Amino acid sequence: MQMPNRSLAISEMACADCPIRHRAVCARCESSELEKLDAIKYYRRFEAGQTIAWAGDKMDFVASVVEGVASLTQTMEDGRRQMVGLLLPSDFLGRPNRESVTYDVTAATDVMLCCFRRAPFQNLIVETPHISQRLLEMTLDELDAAREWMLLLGRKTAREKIASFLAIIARRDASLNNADHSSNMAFDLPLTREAMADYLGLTLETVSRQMSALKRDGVIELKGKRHIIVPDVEALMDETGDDADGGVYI
Amino acid sequence: MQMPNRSLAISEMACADCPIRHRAVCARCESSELEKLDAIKYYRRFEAGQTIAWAGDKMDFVASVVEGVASLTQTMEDGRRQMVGLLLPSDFLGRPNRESVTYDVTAATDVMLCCFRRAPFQNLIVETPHISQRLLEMTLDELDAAREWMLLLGRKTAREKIASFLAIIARRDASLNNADHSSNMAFDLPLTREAMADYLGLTLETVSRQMSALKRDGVIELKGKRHIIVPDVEALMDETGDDADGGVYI
DNA sequence: GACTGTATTTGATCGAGATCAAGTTTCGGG
DNA sequence: CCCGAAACTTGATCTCGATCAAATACAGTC
Repeated sequence: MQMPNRSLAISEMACADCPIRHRAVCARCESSELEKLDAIKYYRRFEAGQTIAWAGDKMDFVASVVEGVASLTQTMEDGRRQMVGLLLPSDFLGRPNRESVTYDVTAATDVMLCCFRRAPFQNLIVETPHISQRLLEMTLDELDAAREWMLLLGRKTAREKIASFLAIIARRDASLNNADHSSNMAFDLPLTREAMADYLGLTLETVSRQMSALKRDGVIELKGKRHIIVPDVEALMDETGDDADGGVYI
Repeated sequence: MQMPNRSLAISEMACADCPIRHRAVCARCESSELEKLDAIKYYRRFEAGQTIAWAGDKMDFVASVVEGVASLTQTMEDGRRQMVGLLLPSDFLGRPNRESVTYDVTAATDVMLCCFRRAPFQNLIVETPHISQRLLEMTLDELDAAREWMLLLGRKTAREKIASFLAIIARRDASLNNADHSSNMAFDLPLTREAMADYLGLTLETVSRQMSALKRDGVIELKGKRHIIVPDVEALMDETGDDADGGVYI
């Protein structure tokens, strides 16, 4: 328990002070609309590794990710696993008008959720165009991301998959901290090698080998196992297999 | 030009007579709302193999697929291709509030689109909750489908991929023709072996080999290259790798 | 009904990534 | 400081699907 005060602070936070105020499902809300959301919201913290919900569970809330990273994972009968969603701060969790969860939801790092009770949230969607419009926009963005991900899973080599993943994390990280990512940059990996393998449709051994190869080739540097330094962002981008302009959006 | 009359008939069709009236983006509209849609709609036909739009093109309409099958495909610089969307009748094409197309859109079979001019359609979304709510629902369904697809691409074997694809087409086909799919069923493949390969993240040779293998093993029968007979739907489902209850929805 | 181009099947071989199997690093707790 | 468990790396080998290469089926056309 290193930061009880911070945790307490967040659980009493006003929407106006929220770090994801202008990116999450509430982004377009006016103050009167925020008040309605405020009335049905509560914060909830999960520790790294903890399961937030199992596929098939009823979940009586939907939520925005405030801090940390959560994953959506599908598991086949024989244990093969594929991650199908990676939720970063401001991303939305849960499907309105569907009680039960379709995928296993896991906290990849410590996670803080801003939860909305399901029933009143569904009413708000109907009443509040600013919420439903934003939700549509976010869902369309997620669909675009899913389609980039499909290209990665279906056609990229292991090396390209790793480089693409690092580029995605680097980009999201930079946009959260609005750092400039002109040439070099650094960030922490939010996933274990195993979770990266589940994301990329690889085995953890292959992930490890390709990370080592990128390091050997000077594309990345490692401080510890999780901290990545990218000395030349261009060089990383060249490894992703995407065309020069990225092809992907933030 | 085998059916000019039919084509003409459709291009003058009233929404009330439309085969996708109760499944498409207009599903929840009342008659007054349909009139507004009717005022901005026009039908457009594309032949099998024709490109509807190239990635990067401006597209001045969005549309519902009325008949036929269209695909969304991404291509890498070196020519590797991955299908990322397969649009069947009632599916929606185009992203509101985005002028340009993100993926190559191709008619896999002869396709009839019900097109809506972009600008007035965007206004309708804002004014007409029945449209935007339906659009959100359809987008969420597509996201679910994309996530099933990601599991397929990332973790399934070639044989499981083929069986899963056949099951998806069979299911959609049955739900369109509301046929019972209790035990046996039959349908036409809407894709070439090459397009199936692009869908499944395989080569066309592997697709062909696995089709032959499923035929040899009695899981499917072939009449010509494209007509599939499934003597035992259970047996096909067993080959998909999904759990008994399907795991997927319609 | 032979001719041409496209779609498909089948065969032979290769290689990227999986699998099996040890090591090594890291880190919290005694 | 040592221990044990988890996370990660590295090595050896195998396998499924890719690749290279023909052969075959088929639809439209003259």
